[in-house]
Amino acid sequence: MISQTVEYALRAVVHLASKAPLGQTTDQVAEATRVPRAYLSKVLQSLGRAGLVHSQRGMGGGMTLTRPPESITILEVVNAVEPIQRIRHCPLGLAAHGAHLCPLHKRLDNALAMVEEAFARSTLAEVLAEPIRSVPLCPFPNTKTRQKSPRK
Amino acid sequence: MISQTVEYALRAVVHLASKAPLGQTTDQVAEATRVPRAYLSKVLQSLGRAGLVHSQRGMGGGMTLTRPPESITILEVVNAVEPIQRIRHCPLGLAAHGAHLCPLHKRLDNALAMVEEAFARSTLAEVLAEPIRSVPLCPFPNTKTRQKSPRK
DNA sequence: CCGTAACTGGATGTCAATATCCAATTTTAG
DNA sequence: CTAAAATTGGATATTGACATCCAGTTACGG
Repeated sequence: MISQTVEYALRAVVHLASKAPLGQTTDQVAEATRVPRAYLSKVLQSLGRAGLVHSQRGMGGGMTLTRPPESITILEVVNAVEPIQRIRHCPLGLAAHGAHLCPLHKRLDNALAMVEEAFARSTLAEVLAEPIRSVPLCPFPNTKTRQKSPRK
Repeated sequence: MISQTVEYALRAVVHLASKAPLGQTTDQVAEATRVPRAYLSKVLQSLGRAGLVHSQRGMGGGMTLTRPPESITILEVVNAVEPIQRIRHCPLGLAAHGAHLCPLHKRLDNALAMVEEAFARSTLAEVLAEPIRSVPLCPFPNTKTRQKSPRK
């Protein structure tokens, strides 16, 4: 549920949020988040298809969040790359159970619901705004960052 | 976190609990829980190594819980086959962070902690005792069950 | 002691998640 | 128009989760 891919996606959007409203190239994000760049590009594509990030090709292009960090939740990011699968009916596939979950799966689904809720309550802005002793993500200054204004 | 293997393990122990203190063969458990028998045997082996179930070879043998259902939690079963991996230090592996998690991973770990706690609070007995409209697991009568007293 | 019941462990197969690489495409700068 | 900067999409490993099969072992019942 917090797969490697989800971890990467979260690091990426947090980094983008920290630079917003400026953009970052995939390589810049990869360096700052320590995510393999080739794989990160796939993850960012997913986030793009989900409408969370916007990509701009060509020189001076890169990735930007489509919305302000205050309005993007952890849950949205998670669902964009690997939706949380709630348990909607008993996995045994018994018609007899109808819409009701058996006590076991009710408990499992409750756990998923709690996680979903917790993720829905956290925005990227909150993650960044927190009074920090340890910075989110990589503290290494992104020395090669060329701060450019987003286009289009 | 609730992988297929975990799902199988939970079904198996719930079934065993429902028959306790009687034993069930792997085939009986497989039939009742609709878990592929060959794979179930591996899962049960894990549960055996974790000390949750006891296996008895030979005619009249089978699997039994080693402890009463009141004392076995969902968390124990989960941890026996696929331990919940709490986030103990920032996955970026930055020494600068020391023991503290960054705000992002603090949130992720909190979610894991909530799940862990919820699982730790549920015992097999509770799952079975719940006033039920839908029975836990498969309602098909295990017609071929030979009710035998556990040995040794 | 022999046959059958049942678990154990190893070998193997399949598939999705993870990860890499590269050619094609878009876009800007000059 | 051309070169360089970037993303896109497809092809291709690699790995671990899931699953099956079978020979070997243990144990009971007669």
